Amino acid sequence: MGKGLTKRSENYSEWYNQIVSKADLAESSGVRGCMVIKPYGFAIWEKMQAELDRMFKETGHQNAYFPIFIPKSYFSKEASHVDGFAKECAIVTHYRLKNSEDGEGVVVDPDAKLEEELIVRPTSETIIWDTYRKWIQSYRDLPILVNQWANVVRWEMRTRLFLRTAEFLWQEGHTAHETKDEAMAEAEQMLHVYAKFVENFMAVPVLKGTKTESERFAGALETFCIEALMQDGKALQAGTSHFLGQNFAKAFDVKFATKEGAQEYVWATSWGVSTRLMGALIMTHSDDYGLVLPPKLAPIQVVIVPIYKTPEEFESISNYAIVLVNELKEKGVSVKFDDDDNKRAGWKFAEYEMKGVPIRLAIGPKDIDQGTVELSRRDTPGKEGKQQVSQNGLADVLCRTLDEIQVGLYSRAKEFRAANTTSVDTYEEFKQVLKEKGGFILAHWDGTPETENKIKEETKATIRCELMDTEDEAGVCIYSGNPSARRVVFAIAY
RNA sequence: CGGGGUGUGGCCCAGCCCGGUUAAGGCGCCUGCUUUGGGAGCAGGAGAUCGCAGGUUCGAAUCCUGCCACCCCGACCA
Repeated sequence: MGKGLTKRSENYSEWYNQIVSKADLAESSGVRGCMVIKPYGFAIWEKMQAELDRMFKETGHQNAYFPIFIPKSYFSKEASHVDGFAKECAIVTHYRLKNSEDGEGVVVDPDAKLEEELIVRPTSETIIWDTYRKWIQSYRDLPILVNQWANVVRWEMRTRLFLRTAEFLWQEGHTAHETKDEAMAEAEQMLHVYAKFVENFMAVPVLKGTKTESERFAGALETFCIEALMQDGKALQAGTSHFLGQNFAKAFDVKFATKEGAQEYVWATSWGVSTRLMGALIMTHSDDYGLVLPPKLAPIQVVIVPIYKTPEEFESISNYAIVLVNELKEKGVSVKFDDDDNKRAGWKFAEYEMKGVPIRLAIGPKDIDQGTVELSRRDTPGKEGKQQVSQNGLADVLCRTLDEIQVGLYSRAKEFRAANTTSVDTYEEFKQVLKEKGGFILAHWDGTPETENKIKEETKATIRCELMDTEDEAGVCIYSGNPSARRVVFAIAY
């Protein structure tokens, strides 16, 4: 057991907080609701960024950067957008400080009031569409496929590291298209990109679906989402992609000349994933010993811990370790030989377990004599995950093992999800499963916001999505008894 | 924004009710020696204007008032 780590079964949210802290991922800062992402945590985020960025470019997108400040007047141009974000905005009202009267510090200079207040972006649709108006005149200017990596601010009342912070890092793609179909296809494409990334790199299985009207992004006509299931049976929205129709084009008067010379409004999408993915990563794989990382996102994939008494022993271990390190680096494996003499082996074992390093090699004098190493897999803690392996062909064995771990974590998570997905046909059954088991619940719904709301009020469960790849199945709504064409996914969500 | 809780060396915290020597202990840190196949042991050492600002008092970590921050529980959300 990780020393001092609360067990998941005892207090799941405490366990989560401790992992974030003890694995050195992030900490809360002096600023309310804002976190410091520490180097080890940021290294994981950078790996996510690198792969996502590659996938965006592969699908034809380019990066750009728009201002963090948005004039209040821009913000108010799209009505439903304002409704969605107004309650959680940080606002810049002044541009200067001055020494306070009592000389004990600085105060806001009341003479330096801004003519127009600036909103710290909670998302960038408005500033971007104000810009796109200038970029777009003709169908020849379309499509515009732009992404930006940025920070955004949403003034949340209650925050949790990575899952909900007042400031967070994300990427937001904003595209402009000639036709509705093209924009819709883009929104769907990016959802598939997200799903592929989250499943292949994070080893987190996701459901792909569409949001109901009440869960939709403020200003969108259709919101696609990927939903993951955490180990405590709660759902986590891991990414969204929106078909914005012509709402923003109309609000910002973005028209283009068609081939025929007519003026038409542009069709839009936006899509984003955030540092919240870190929360999904932690809560999907980690165990009571600490963080568990899929190899593709692990800053350190293999750590080598020497065990020795004498300088001679250390030297012979070190000689071998250095050769192995180089061999692994050539194969693209990120490896660390921990030759720190100030920490004992046992301490290091626990530390790298807490940090989720996928493979640990321990090498002692006995191994040197026998031509072996002790290989421990983080995905199977304890003795079962340990084996003596030969130094012959070790680098290849390690590469193969990393792949196995990557695939294994995904299968395990998928099995967990399957075991925690339940179909129900009555409201009684629904409430019982929700209370005793949690997880995803597939149930018939009559399609009305009224029913959705009643269920939410009575059980706290929300409709996570209507699945994209699902077959129609006639039934009756568990709440109203009215006809339903297909099941939707309910869960308690983060 | 409502309800509850907590602020004391880098971290965890005792002390606070009932004011009064040098603010105790553990982790970590520094030095030395001994250790080393699952978070080492011993000895010595450094490190604190007790969240901030007022007030009461001969005297405040302790009592009073105000403020700030953080955590937990609710309403809102990626």
